[in-house]
Amino acid sequence: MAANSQFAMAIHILTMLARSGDVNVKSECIAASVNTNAVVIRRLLGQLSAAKLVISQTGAFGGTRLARCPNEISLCEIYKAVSCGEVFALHAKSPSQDCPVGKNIEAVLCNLQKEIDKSVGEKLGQYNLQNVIEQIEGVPI
Amino acid sequence: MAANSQFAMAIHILTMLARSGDVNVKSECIAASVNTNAVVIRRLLGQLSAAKLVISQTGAFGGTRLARCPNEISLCEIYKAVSCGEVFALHAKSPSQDCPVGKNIEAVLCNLQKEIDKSVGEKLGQYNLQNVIEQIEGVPI
DNA sequence: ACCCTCTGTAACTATACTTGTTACAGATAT
DNA sequence: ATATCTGTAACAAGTATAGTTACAGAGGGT
Repeated sequence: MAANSQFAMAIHILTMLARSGDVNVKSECIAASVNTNAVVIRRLLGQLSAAKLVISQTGAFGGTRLARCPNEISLCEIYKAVSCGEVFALHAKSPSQDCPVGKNIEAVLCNLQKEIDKSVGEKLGQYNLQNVIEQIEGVPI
Repeated sequence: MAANSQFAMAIHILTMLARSGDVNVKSECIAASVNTNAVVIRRLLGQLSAAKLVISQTGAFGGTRLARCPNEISLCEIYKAVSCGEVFALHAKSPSQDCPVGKNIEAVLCNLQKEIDKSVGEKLGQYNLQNVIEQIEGVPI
């Protein structure tokens, strides 16, 4: 279970919140749908809250609701909120500076990485939470 | 060191091979430039060889060389060859089938995943190994 | 004032993936 | 034959995600 599924879970969470409107949803309730532990959900909600995508209330009858309308929350924002990291990683150790390729490859790869990340961001920016809800509801239950 | 840097290493390796033309390059030589162990390089070369991007020779004076011209090897092919997996993962455990969202979210996420992967592939397909070499050589050493 | 409920968070464990390393069989040119 | 190099198995180490327990603190209801 090392593969990062936080983005997928975040979309799941936000979709549930969107369908509940202004009603606070409890982490236990989301956890049951996602099929995981409530603490895992609360950790993610913490990141989404920091990104101002959701609003949480502590105490009795507390819970979480969306901070904005579903059509004002792009998937790109969600992706950045849960910081899934880059599409590919650079070398952990620096390449040899004695080799012409090693000396210059990092800059090239770094630029490529930025370009790919930008491309992913733009693609995700084409969709918002409302689109996800429509797809969910479009499928007959 | 859990972040996957195989794609970055693969580009590094292939760039070195490209600059050596028809001369076989030893895994030890590449390992020195990448700053890692030769076995790590040979494992990657195995994947690149399976994808028919390189040709390896065993025995004395063996080594590896490119199977094609650098301008005929797109970065997309390299990415697929080292199978870095998807940009984001789905839930490890299936969501609850009793919840309308849980029941349908997987299909939605799966489509999204495919679309993002396609987008990354198209972006990477805009570049080939020759472009990387030009960038490397464009930088004064 | 007290209780009950829910979030936020720390701490620890389990699991899995990537990378590093050693070792050795097999191929091949000299 | 011998030296050299690849291919690959096997294992260790490091690290990230996810699961779990526990508890402090917030806040509405009685």
